[in-house]
Amino acid sequence: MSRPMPKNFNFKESEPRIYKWWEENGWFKPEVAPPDAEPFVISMPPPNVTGSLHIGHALTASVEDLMIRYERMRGKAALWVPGTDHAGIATQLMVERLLLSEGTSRVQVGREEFLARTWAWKEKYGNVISDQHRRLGTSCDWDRERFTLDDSLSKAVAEVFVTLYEQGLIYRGPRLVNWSPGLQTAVSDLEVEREEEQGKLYYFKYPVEGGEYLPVATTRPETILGDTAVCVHPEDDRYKHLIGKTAYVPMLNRAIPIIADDYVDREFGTGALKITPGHDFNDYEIGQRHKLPVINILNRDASMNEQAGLYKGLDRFACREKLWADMEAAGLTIKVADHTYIVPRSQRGGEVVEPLLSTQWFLKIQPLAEKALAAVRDGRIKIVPERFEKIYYHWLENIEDWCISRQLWWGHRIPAWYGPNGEVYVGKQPPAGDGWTPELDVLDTWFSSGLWPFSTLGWPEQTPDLKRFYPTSTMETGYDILFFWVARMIMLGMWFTDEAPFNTVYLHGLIRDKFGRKISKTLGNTIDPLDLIDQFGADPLRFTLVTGGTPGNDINLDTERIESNWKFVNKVWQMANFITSNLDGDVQPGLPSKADLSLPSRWIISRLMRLVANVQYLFDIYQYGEAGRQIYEFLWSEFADWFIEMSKHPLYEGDAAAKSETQRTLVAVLDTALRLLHPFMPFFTEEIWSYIPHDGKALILARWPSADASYLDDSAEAEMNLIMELVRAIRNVRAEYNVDPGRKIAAVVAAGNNAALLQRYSYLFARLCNVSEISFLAAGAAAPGDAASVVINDVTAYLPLAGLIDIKAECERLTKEQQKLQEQINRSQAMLANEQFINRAKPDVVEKERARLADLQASHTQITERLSSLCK
RNA sequence: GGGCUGUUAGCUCAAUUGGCAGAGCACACGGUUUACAUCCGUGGGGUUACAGGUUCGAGUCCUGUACGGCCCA
Repeated sequence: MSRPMPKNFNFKESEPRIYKWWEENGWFKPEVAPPDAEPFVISMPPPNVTGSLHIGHALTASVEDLMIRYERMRGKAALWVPGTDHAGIATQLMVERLLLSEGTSRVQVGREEFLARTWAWKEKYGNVISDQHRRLGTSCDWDRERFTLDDSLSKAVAEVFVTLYEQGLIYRGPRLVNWSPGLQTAVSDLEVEREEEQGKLYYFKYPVEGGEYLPVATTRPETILGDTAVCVHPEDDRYKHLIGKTAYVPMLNRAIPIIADDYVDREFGTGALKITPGHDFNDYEIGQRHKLPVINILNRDASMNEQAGLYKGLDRFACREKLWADMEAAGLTIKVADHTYIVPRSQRGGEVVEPLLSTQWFLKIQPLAEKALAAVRDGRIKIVPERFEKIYYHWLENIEDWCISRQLWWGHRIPAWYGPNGEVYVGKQPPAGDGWTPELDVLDTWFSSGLWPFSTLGWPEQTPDLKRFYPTSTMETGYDILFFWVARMIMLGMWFTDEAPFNTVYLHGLIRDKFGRKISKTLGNTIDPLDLIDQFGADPLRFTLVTGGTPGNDINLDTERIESNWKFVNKVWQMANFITSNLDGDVQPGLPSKADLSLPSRWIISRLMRLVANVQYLFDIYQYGEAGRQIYEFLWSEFADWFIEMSKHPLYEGDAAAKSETQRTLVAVLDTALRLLHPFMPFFTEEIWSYIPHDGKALILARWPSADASYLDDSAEAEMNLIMELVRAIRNVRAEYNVDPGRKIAAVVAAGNNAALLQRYSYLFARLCNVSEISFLAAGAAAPGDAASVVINDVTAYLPLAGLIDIKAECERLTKEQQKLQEQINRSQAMLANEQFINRAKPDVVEKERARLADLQASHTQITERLSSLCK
């Protein structure tokens, strides 16, 4: 006997309870599978340890949990490794903000105290995001949760750094880097965003020896102070004569050469280019070619240094104005024009990044990139959707050395020490002897997250987990971090483990608001997943995120869809409620044997098997969204709308055998559908499953369904289609004639070849379209006159609707029907008359078309007959 | 400048190797049928951005155009 179900799914009560139950039973652990089970492993992209769950995390978690639950149900040893990232810059900024609010600062409290405060912050807020993940239902193994600054992961970082250094792939030296004045650290190329902005182009005169002037244009006048040459095109007749002469830096009067290089674009500006190797990447290269000195005019905070002469101490933008004003006074300016140009801004702080000469640590990346390229090229790693492979290739083929040092405090310290005589020592342990000072810089956060798939499993130790679960299986993440993270994991994974860290990269899109706008706090269009969970539960949110789009494409999230899917949850709940309240005694789980099945059961099980096969196919090609939509359609539009309605007859009025067969079918279909749905919406499916007869402890551990082709039943589907079409047509007529929905009507049926079928299942019409009385028209007998008629194939049903039928209107209706049929027949006939179609289309397509035409023609004949007898 | 991607119903999105364009929401009409009004039934709504091409057949493949978006330089 099944327990009575509550009227509704109370997600607020159920979700935490079910989650706890799963977790306490250890069902999130790979050890629930037999020791010899094939592993399936996902490393969760580690969110920032102090962050909170946003809608993007929710998408990541929904897709990955779907993958993990699916593979777990398939019997694999499913391991989902959760964890968090120390997120150097982001976290440091947060704590700095905190200190600021206390009236102090990072520099004031000092490095040691600052780190202590940051750890305290991490302890306080580090669990927030994990707890939020739990609310989504993520079935990851929390016992294996990792943090990038954990001892064992830090060891991995040191191991990797030292090894790369010993291999000659890490070097330190002065180079032009992207400098973030706000954060006061170098950042990598990837952390700089370039955007077109409205600015000014400043035209001015460069004084040349002998009293001439060379007109030059720049977008950043303050860099004039760092110029070490002026450059013109070698074939520019305007300036040719100046090549080799000396120019004088405005306001500083520093002498610099006028050089020639065909890099110069004669069309841009004045056609003469000032060269500032210390503060421009292109100029730096030209400077190298011409052996120009490099002058650094900026301090770390982007104020001017002593090289700027009397402008020393001014902020770069203040300097720009003052210098320009002074030049104007000196008669050196020409004009200022509006100009659109590309401004490099810090991805994190948003301030303008300055190219700045500084000593940094770099990773020579090309050898690693080559291995990473090969892994994807030869198919050891597959990227889904495939188009991202090209993007991946292009990036890795043009990759430049990676600046891995950061002038931050929060992160992995670079394991290097400087000796008293300027020597550099790199090692896992500090060097012996006195007088060594440790490197102060830390590593780019992505350096440690690049090791994530193996560092979380214990590498470099050969731990049992590493042996069993590495390489991992699928890397699922957003395409926005393909370069930042995925490519680097592949490079470092290939280099250090000699294996692809995962065999599949599945990239999802970004979530945008319903208008397609990027989600941002300043726009005020943020979507808080926790709010949505509070409102609708985790299941509808998850289902919406997974079914709302297609792989690799952005999702414009309309939160109304979550409400719709919440209704779907309720709908399935009500189906279960109906089924469980119509069971009596013990119902054996599993499908009844075929011999015992009624037509509706044969039909719904056949449909179910097609669904299972489709879902399997779609999962195999990563089309989870479409799979989810199909399950939804099946449950609502076929199972609930038709089968459950039809089942009421055997349940309420049938004999014991019919009743039991129907009960078993209801339970079996629901059971299978719940299994299919579980990876999408784990909570309510688990809850429902506990109310229906089932074998096994929990749905989370239940076997993933496989399609049993022996239950596919074309004739049952064809027969049910006929019945359903008749029902629809009758409903249709009833609506058109405004027949009171409660009014029972009669039907006289000319059943053609389907007399036995319709006779046997006449009860369906009573239930589905309130036709309580069906009589069959003997062959050759006259049809009732004062009746509406519906025609499906060779079946005509006459509905005598005394007083409602206007013969003229009925004739018009039928004529319209007839015309429609004729159009379709013409179309179909044209198709079948086309020899090319017959010869070249697949045989089953042709066959289908022939059958369709036969049905259309049968309907047409029926209607024509009716018209001729009724409408003269 | 190069590459990628999108444009399908009023809105948000689907459409398994090419085979009669669908769903949710919104809209209109009708419903106290003992699972569900968080529901049921019926209906309206489309030149699949545009122009060509390939094909028996194109939303789907190819070329070009327009307008978005993203990535790289």
